[in-house]
Amino acid sequence: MGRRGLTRSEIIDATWDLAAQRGLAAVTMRSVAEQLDVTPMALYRHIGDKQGLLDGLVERLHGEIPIPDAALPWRERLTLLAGGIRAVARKHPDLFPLLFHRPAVTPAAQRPRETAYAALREAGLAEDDVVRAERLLSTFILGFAASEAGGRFGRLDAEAEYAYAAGLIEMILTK
Amino acid sequence: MGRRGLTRSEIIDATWDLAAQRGLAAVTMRSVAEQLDVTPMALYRHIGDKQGLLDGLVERLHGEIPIPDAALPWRERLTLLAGGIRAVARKHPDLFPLLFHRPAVTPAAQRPRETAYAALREAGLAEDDVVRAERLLSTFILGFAASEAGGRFGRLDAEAEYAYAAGLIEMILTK
DNA sequence: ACCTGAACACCGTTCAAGT
DNA sequence: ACCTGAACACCGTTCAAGT
Repeated sequence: MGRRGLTRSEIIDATWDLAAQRGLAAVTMRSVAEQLDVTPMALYRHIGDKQGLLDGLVERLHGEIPIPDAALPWRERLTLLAGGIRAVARKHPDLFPLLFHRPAVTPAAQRPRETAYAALREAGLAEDDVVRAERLLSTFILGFAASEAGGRFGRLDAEAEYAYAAGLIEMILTK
Repeated sequence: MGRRGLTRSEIIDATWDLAAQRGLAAVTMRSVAEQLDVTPMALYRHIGDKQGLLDGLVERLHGEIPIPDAALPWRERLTLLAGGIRAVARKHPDLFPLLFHRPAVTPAAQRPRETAYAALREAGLAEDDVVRAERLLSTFILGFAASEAGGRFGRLDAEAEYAYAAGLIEMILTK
């Protein structure tokens, strides 16, 4: 005990490790503080309250989404992006629903979005449609990934469903 | 105190009222028990554990979705169904994300789904496509409603986004 | 400015006991 | 069979105090 120089990013690091290893339920002010060898109250100055801890997790979650190589064809970039988001959902099923609870305006959230914008522009969409289509795609992918990771799909074949959806989206983008 | 003849549905009723009036955070074993004038431990025999309480809320949430008149044209039925789901999300923003966490296999979940099936059949889809399209639509609507109610869309115009999505879906269904 | 110690008002759940 | 009482092992957060 008695540490000094605690920083926000150090706290969020510890929070992320705890969540990744022992699940969201294991993330408490007390457990995070213990991991950092400080008292729970030491956290408040740096992260506000527990919601601040969760906001940090949302940032990290966005940062986990792999950004596909810009040299690849746009279709492949979109497919890889969607696949990456599903993979994040499967790896962090309990954290993933947090993405619905905050506007995706942080820098970490911007990178996947800009990647999608660029791909949709290359696909030939008008600038207005690019923004709308990105929201449609991200909403669908988020809903799909959350359904899959959360168990809403039950025992059914998510892969076949995903292929069907991808086919229709492909049709829209190349109409 | 000292009540007898406690039933599951009575417990879920009290849970729903509490959640609707004071939010999901106010739903605790203790607060539900207090509302029913029993001790918290009396609930366990009837609902299992706290997850059982939440499962009850998911049922009620499905039951809140208004079922459109079967005599209406299929397009209108789908539009009304989607609008009804969004309305439920807006009315119960904190409860709504619970829908992602359980397979939608309860009787209450079946009614909206059967309504969508019937409309999609009338739209002329093959039986296999009816099932897949329903999942696509429900996933999108759920993701959209959760984004809107949870705040992921931030200050942007959800209505314009919804209209854009509806237009594309319309295009798919009548391709 | 930054961290601690003690306290407050809560949680879900188990277990033995009562009727 | 059904409910209670007491207890256990936790929570987030406030507030005054220390350095």
